[in-house]
Amino acid sequence: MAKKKTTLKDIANILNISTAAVSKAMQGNSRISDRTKQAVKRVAKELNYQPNHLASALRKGKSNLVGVIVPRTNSNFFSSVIQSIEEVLNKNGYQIIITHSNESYKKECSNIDTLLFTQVDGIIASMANETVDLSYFEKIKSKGIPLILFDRGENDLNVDYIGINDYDSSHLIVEHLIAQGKKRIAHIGGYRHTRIFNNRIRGYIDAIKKYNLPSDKELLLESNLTTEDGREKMIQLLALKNPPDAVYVASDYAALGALQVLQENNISIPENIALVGFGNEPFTAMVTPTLTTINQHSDEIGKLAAETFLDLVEKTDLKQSLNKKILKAELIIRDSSNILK
Amino acid sequence: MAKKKTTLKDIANILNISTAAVSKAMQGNSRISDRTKQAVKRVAKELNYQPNHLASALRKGKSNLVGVIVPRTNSNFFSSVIQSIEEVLNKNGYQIIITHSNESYKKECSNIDTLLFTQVDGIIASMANETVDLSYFEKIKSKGIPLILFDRGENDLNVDYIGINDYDSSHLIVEHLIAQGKKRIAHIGGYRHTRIFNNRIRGYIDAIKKYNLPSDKELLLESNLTTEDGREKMIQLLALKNPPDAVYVASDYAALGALQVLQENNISIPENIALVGFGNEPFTAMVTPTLTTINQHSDEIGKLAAETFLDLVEKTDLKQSLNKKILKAELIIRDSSNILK
DNA sequence: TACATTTGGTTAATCGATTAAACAAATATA
DNA sequence: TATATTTGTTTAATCGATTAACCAAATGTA
Repeated sequence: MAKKKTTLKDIANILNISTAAVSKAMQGNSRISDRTKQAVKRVAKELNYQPNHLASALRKGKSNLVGVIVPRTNSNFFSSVIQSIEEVLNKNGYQIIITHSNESYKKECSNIDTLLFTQVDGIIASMANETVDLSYFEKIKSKGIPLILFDRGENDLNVDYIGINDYDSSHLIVEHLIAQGKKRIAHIGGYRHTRIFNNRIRGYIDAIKKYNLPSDKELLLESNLTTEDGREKMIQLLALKNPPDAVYVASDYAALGALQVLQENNISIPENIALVGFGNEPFTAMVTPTLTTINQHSDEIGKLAAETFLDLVEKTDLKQSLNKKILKAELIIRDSSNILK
Repeated sequence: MAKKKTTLKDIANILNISTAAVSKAMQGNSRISDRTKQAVKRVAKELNYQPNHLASALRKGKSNLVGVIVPRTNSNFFSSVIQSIEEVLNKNGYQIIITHSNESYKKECSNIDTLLFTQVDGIIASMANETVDLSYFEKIKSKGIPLILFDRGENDLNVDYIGINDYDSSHLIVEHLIAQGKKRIAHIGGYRHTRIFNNRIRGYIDAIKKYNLPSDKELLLESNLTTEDGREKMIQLLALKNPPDAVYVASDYAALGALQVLQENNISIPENIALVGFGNEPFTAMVTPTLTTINQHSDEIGKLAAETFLDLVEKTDLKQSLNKKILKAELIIRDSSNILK
């Protein structure tokens, strides 16, 4: 009972014309008569014809598929970026294939293999936390396949990149906390090998120094920034002889963990310790107290990433200049750091 | 500078053997000498050979790709299901392609087209809220492609299905609320045309009747169950002459909206109004008060869905019995409904 | 009328990997 | 020695759609 799929040949046989004619009719070729075109369309519909993508992609050397790699899908930032990538690409005849690395380097490599294997026309990716070795990304480029990175990118890799200004974001945050009267600001950051986290850390350090605040080593912690990491690091900060009066966390998820710990210890927020997250995940507006955070303009990032891809495949002229687009971030001040309201 | 991709032919030319020999060597065919095999592997590595999936899939009529359609990716339930599907399928040589319908029927249809177009070997899907017309899913079956539905499925459609017992879950919840002394229980549900929401509603109604509680029409509301919907419906419930003393919301996201409204109105939870969600999203353990909810066993659902797919493609014998697996749900009692603690 | 152009197709090669069938050489068997 | 089997490989067809090259008939042009 396994129905065989209809092919161009089936249609050709029924109409007693060549498969070439059918193929051209489908594409609206001007050398095919309207009568034939209509007949082809009618029969195609009757037989529920669906073009075999494998065959046409093989022949044309173009799949019209774009691969997207994200560290996680259950983050609003990434799913929002994906949505806007999809919107732009769909309009231009491309479909996207989403894969997620789950923050694992090994998984990321296997994702890249899957996508290359599927003969995607390009890859738009944000790197896993774990990723240090970039040779797998080089592999993409060495195949001549367009690669665009966003958010978690790398300076070293010579590819197009879309992100926000992480360094400046840290300045915004530190300055805001200082304006609230805070004097001992800690930072729960990501690992430095990831460019964005390194930039946030550099921004934090430079801002702290600029305003002559204490920059004790114990106030700067690195982690994977999961909610659990946020809990751990916050506990660590509370255990200090001289704990901070404000904590800037480089991810909303980790900030959530930190928030829980503060509440469990009955520490008043923001009076006793102010808290700032990063990413403007929806839950930051929902927790009590609402969480101050940074809006990363996910829609814009997705849109730009997709457009950059289209630029790359459209213009074949070799002297394409590298695109590094850095968006300005926006500080959203909420209750967790707003003393003066 | 666009590097041409290496093909079997390139390797064959270098070694002065036929492409057939190379192909067989790659597959470890016993009729190819070890010497040739080693030579092929060496050259393949040197040239950074990557098999052309389009070609082999076209020839073999099998892509080893499985499509997954979820309503949203930024829900922990769905991303967790995806992860466990992936785990099982990867082990068996399949890769998955994730698409999301964003709860839109139109998008869902286009996803199905994309996946069929990509020649996936099977589709595992959870339907969009909007979906009423099932003809598009019939299309999958009519192509002879295995289809497995999970969570949001349909009884009418004659396909394999994995889900939890929604009807019983409603009973668990209502009984728990009654045990807390609640007497006027409202339900913010999904639309009835979706089977799971219909089952939750039926369960709610039957349980209410069973214990002789008031079953006013105004206490039963249907919506899309977004956070915003939750807010709206909660406001509606509060505006009643005789508001409920407990609200059972068929989704954690909508429950979150309801929670916000209750807090904004300084209504004490659970004393004044108890609140129960559905899905055990991570944030339910993070909000204040923590939210009572239903654990849907996402890992198990994903695992079973993947295994069902493997069963379907493995055994070609026609008399495959239909698999409908219904898991028992678990009530997780937290602060939002726990008066007696 | 004679030649050029347009119209509406057809033929055959091609994309890259796979595989059934064929085949020559080496080895085993009787 | 004669025949059968095994080993290692090649030849050629195939998956389905696309497309360059070709061709015959119809129409246009001088």
